Amino acid sequence: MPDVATGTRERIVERTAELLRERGYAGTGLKAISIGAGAPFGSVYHFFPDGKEELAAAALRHAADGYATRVSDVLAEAGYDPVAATRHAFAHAAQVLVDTDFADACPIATVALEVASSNETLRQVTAEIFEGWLAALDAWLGATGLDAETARRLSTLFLAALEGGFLLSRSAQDPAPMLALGESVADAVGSALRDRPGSPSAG
Amino acid sequence: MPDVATGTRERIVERTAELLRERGYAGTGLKAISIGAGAPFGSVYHFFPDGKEELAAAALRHAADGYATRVSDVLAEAGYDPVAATRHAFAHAAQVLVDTDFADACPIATVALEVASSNETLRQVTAEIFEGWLAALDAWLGATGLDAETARRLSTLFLAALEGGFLLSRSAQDPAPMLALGESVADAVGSALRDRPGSPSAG
DNA sequence: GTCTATACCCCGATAGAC
DNA sequence: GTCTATCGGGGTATAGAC
Repeated sequence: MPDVATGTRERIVERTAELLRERGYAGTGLKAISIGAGAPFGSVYHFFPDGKEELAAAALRHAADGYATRVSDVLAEAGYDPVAATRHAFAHAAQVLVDTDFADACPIATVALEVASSNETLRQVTAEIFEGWLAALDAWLGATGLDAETARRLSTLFLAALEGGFLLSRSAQDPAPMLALGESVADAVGSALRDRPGSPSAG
Repeated sequence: MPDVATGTRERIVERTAELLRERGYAGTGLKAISIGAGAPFGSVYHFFPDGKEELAAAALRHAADGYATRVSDVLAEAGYDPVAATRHAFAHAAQVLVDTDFADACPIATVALEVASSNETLRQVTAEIFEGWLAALDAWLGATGLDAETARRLSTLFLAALEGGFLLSRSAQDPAPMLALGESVADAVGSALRDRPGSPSAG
């Protein structure tokens, strides 16, 4: 039964994801979550008996799925040219930042840095999410005929640049870093495609 | 010079920087700081009357200066070839991560993401720090004859990739992303140097 | 299952003895 | 200047009424 009328659990998860993205793990309280979700405090422990860590894990995975879909859609919008799609994706991310006062960025990164050295459970959750995103980018790039190793190198550059762009653009409140990174990553993608075996060579 | 006679203030600042790097702003308590610094709790407010925010700002600036020096030294180690120096810097960062169980990364990024949408004072501090780093990279790249615009584009790529590399490598507990990024950024630097006006052209 | 009240702890901050 | 005690508030987590 698709919950068009969103259930309490879903509201809690989505509000948690939002707060984690903007304030991080330590900065997000369960009381703020329940209030923001319009749910009684006890509902948090009803749906997530293991408490904050379990809820955060669910919220991170939920947000990661949504974000992957979003990026995938944006990449598809630009058609079949990976260079143009890359530029488009970074430009889109920059525009979303501007439109949301630099709040709507990666839903995982803040928490990932926070927990990397202090919470093994959540660290593994963030690692699985990033690996899932990289694998999706691998597949997208692999469809153009790039070998797996090159695809992974470009996927890593794509994701790291996007994350670094969120960091620099949010901190400076300026979309310029994200836009510049789009150019650089698009160049790298184009360069790799030109170096493909069987590709028309310039040399 | 061993820190036999380091002052209380300095110990507090350095311990704060370390905790901010590993646990973030909300996750770092003043009590943990004073205990870790071997200083009485009251000393924190003696040296930083405006409390946690003032102390964090001082710690971030202190750590940023130290980190800039470290990166500058690593870049210089590799001699005058910016491509080799770039690869060396990323490889060095990867090695430091491995040697410290993925704890010793950027001292600013975790806090920068945490406060970007929730603490305007500290957001500005992180913005000034990143801009200072970018300006230093601009100068380093500009010495090779690159124009200012290209230099800034590469500086942004260098810093964003380094930050993205810290994120991905710490989360995965794997130096591979950071190493792969070193290759990609070195390629971009090399490509820009070949495109310089007056540079021997391949076409 | 929904919701309230509360236990217990740590937070940032302050007062004041020494 | 150093250090301790404590305040008010928020944190997570739990007990139990309904």
